[in-house]
Amino acid sequence: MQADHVIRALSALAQEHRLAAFRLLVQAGEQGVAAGVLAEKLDVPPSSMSFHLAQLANAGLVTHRRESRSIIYSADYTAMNGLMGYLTENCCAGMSCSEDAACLPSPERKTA
Amino acid sequence: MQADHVIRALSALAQEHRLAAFRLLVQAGEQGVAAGVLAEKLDVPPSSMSFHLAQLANAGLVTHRRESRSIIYSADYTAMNGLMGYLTENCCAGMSCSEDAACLPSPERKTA
DNA sequence: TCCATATTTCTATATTTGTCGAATCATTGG
DNA sequence: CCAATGATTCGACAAATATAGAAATATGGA
Repeated sequence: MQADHVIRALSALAQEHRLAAFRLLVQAGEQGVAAGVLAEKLDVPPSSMSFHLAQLANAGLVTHRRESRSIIYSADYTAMNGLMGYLTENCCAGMSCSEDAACLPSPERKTA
Repeated sequence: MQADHVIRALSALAQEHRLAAFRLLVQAGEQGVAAGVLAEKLDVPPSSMSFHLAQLANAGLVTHRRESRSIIYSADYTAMNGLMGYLTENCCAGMSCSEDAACLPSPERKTA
């Protein structure tokens, strides 16, 4: 992951509503959350939510799929891992989180 | 570390020059780097560099001390750890970097 | 004290970002 | 095909951010 991409990811997360949305998506796991649900939960008008989700998508942090009338967003754990990797490698003093430590795609979890 | 603070930290890093500066500061370790040196290395006018360093300082990611005529900036590893901690806990799927994994303050290193 | 160096603050300006209603597009059910 | 639902795009505007020269503020040396 290169600096340019990292900056987009950081910018994407550096905003109240987007950080909150991303957190919800991470909690939701693979199944994801519909745009409208996010808008409602975060108390943000649909058009604004759409704007923010587009930014997250542009940064590669989320993916989306249509499901009937809804568009379901889900967190992209690989991208998040990439970001974390960059930060630990470049913005921490050398070592830290080991190779195998990573953002896991909520594998067998079903709680949230 | 709470969301509000996290957002300021992310915003601080979400900028080309600031990310680059922070990386240099992390590499430099405890001894830090003078504002002017950063400005020169990044090819940014002093006033602009000052602006960016103020943002990093405001986000708590760097500290500064005067040393003769220079003002030396250094990365605050504790703050960076806090940020990483928040991200792993809230933006990754549950577990990942274990408790002991962290951004170390370049302990006995002297290379850079 | 006077000058040079190192930085910051001030000021103005250009650019980017966030907001949100209205209009538009896609999908489903009747 | 038409209406209803869920979401995005458009457009206008407000607010925050980035840039950088000029002026102001420390510090150290002659």
